[in-house]
Amino acid sequence: MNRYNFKSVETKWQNYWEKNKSFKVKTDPSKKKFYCLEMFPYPSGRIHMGHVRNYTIGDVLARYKSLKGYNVLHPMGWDSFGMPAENAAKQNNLDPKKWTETNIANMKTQLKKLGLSIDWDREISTCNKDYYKHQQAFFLELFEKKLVYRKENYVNWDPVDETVLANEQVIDGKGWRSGALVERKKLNQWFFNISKFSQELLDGLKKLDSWPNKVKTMQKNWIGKSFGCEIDFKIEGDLPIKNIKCFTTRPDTLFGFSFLALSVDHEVSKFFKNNMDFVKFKQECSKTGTTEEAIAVGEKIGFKTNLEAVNPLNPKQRVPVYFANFVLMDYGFGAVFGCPAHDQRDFDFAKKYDLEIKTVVRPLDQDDKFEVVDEAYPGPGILINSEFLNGLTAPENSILETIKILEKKKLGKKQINFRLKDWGVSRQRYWGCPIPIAYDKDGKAHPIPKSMLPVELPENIDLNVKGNPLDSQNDWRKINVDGKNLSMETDTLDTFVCSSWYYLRFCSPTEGKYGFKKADVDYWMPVDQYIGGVEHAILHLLYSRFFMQALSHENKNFNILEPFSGLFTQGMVCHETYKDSENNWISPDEIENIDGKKYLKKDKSKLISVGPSESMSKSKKNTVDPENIIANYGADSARLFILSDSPPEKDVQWSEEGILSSFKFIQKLWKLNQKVIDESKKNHKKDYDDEITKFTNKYLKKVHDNLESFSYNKIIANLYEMYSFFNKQIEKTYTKNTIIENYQKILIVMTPILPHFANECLSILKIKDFKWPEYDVSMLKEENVNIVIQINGKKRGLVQTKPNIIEEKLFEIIKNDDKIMKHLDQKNIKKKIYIKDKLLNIII
RNA sequence: GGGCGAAUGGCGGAACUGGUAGACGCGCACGACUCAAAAUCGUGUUUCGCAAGAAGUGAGAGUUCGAUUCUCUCUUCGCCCA
Repeated sequence: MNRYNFKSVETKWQNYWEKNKSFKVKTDPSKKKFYCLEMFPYPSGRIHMGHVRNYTIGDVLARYKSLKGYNVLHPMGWDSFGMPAENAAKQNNLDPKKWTETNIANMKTQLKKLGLSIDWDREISTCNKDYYKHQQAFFLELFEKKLVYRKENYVNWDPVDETVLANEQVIDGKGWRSGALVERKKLNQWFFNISKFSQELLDGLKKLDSWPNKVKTMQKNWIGKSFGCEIDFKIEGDLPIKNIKCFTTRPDTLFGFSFLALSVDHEVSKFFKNNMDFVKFKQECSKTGTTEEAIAVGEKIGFKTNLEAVNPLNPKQRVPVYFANFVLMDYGFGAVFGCPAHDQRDFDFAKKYDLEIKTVVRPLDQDDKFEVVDEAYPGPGILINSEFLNGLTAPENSILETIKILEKKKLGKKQINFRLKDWGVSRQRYWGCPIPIAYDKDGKAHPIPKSMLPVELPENIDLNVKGNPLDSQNDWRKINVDGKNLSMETDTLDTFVCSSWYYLRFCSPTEGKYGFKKADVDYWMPVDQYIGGVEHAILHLLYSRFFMQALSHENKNFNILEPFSGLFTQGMVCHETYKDSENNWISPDEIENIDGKKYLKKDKSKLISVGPSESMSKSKKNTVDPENIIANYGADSARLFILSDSPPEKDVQWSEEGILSSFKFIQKLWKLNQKVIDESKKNHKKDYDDEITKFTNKYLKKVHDNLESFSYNKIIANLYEMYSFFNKQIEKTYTKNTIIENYQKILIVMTPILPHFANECLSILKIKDFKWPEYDVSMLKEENVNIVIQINGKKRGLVQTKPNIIEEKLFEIIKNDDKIMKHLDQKNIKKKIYIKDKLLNIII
């Protein structure tokens, strides 16, 4: 018996699929469609295990749906703009375009070796001008709809990468890529007006039934709708300011008001620009950074003005006005009222500057003498010390009542506030999509006419300059629009813009006039199943949802509000970590396993200490190269193992033992295949094997159910069960028809998991043009049922009978069972609970 | 600090809407084949106990005839936001 040669079989099928364009699809409204999309990769040069997992999960689904008769769109492309290319090009004196193209070619070869059912004719790359040309057109479309605008704004400036970062790209006050401390800087930036759709994006979440709740919650929190009140505070003092507006979610705590805090960028600050103490204070504040996190963690500091604010509900009360570092200009109006007793931040501030702390809410289990002492009490309760508000239930009722009173007195009004900010899309970088805008001498922005698109990136330019390399491209910057000499915008678009609409492009990848064809998009969209990492739960997914809202806005021809009807977020791939005696990380490749202990390969005397399994990362050297795995064990083994050990949504632990056992299992399946072929040639006496048919039908149901619920790990368990059963059953007698009939169904449902192996076996059996085999419900019925006998809820026995047995008859059977009767022991039976065909519980 | 989630053998994980806990795999042990090893095949494997049996799903309570599953409190861990 020959061994299964995965190398020749996998190459054979990959060539076959490529030659026959087996996965090429067309828009065809007569067929039901299924759009299966995995998040496209950044072309870093090599695929990693995370890709293997992501694309294997998607491929299983795509192949399954295809067998089920769907017209399946399963495309692949490259998120190919972005800083790694620019940085790599800088370091190695290369052209980012060439670097990217080489990487794409390498990764494409690697991905093909996984045996993915991808329509490669639809391949797209976002750095290709045929792609970004349409993106520029979309930008102009949004510009016309006034959904794009330019404003001067404080930004998070990464001094190492010399670029602007979005709030979400700032982690622990540092740039997400460079790790440099982020500074505050004022710059002119282009913005997408995502906040215009805050409510729509929030409402849309409710309809996304097939999204993980976790992701929906994260987006909901990110959008951050809060309900509150705009209050106009009267100001007294020797400056020409009469009022300051502020937003609060807790107007009901107004009687606990003890200071008003302003952002250092608040317009009142203009009166202090010559005050050296204030300038110093402002500088101090800028060190804290702009992130909400930095503000929450950092010390709360303030600068006292000579102004006083009047409490609108208690006009006798005057409180000091401060500038404070914890107030952000872009939240509310850059002003908050401080109520120290019921907000920890205000509490800390009040303690520091010795301000009054007046308790105005008591917890439900406390009386009116309750007083805030050591920390603020932000929880629910009853209002106290608040004159006419006393007794109201906080927060809901008291907030509503207070707003009513303030509105009546014309001191404030109800307001909805969103945390979601507009999306800054300008990046001071070369390797990105040029913004199709040019400026005249006065700095006025003019859109580039659509007929002049694309605005192409200049090639072969010097990247080793400070700041944005495009700034020094004087020839490129000169542009003549309608006879006017203008100067090109040199900022490029955030790469998240590229990935916000790529799924539309896959529908019409070669369309020249517009980003997509209406007929294609009408047919394929929305994406039925989107699969990717949970790390994109907020940014990419929210931006994509916004992009659909923006394109649909005031558009008769396009009305897709949600791009992804189904979302699945897969877990990470982890691996044990290793260290040598000097505490250096050691890669799994450098380790040899001797007698169950792990040693350094180079020096076998050196024992390696094994650390916990963590997500694969280069810094911990616990990565495994998919290319080596495929070369040593084959793509089917890699696919089998990556699916087998954990549910797809959870982290999976990669291990040598695991991949080896998957490899061995395929060899076993191959032997089984040989046995089936041999057996089928013989003549057997028995003409029908009921057991094998029943098993197969049950198996088909399990696999079907598990495929539908993304329980891919259980499909592998089912596969192992199938192997043991068939391997035993084959020793018995049956006709060749029964086994072949059932076995070929098994092979067909195996093709999504092990496409090369299963297709090879099917072709040996000369089976072509197969469909997904449906199970026969009548074959699922059991002839006998096992009924659990419990006494006082404890299992005491098991009775096998025909289904639908009545309780009395069952009890008769039990009477002959000594083991069970022993426990009854002549005692009085108080009660019997009988669940038909399942369980009898006898209470004594 | 807030939100969400998780906790089941030595390990990864099963258990449909409350009804036989531990499927399947890894690891381990023993056996077969072999001069031997690898590979392969077979058997066993929650714990305690010779056994009968008892205990057992992070801890503690509750609901129930019956709880891994539902409710509450707590602990630990993870992720996200701060």
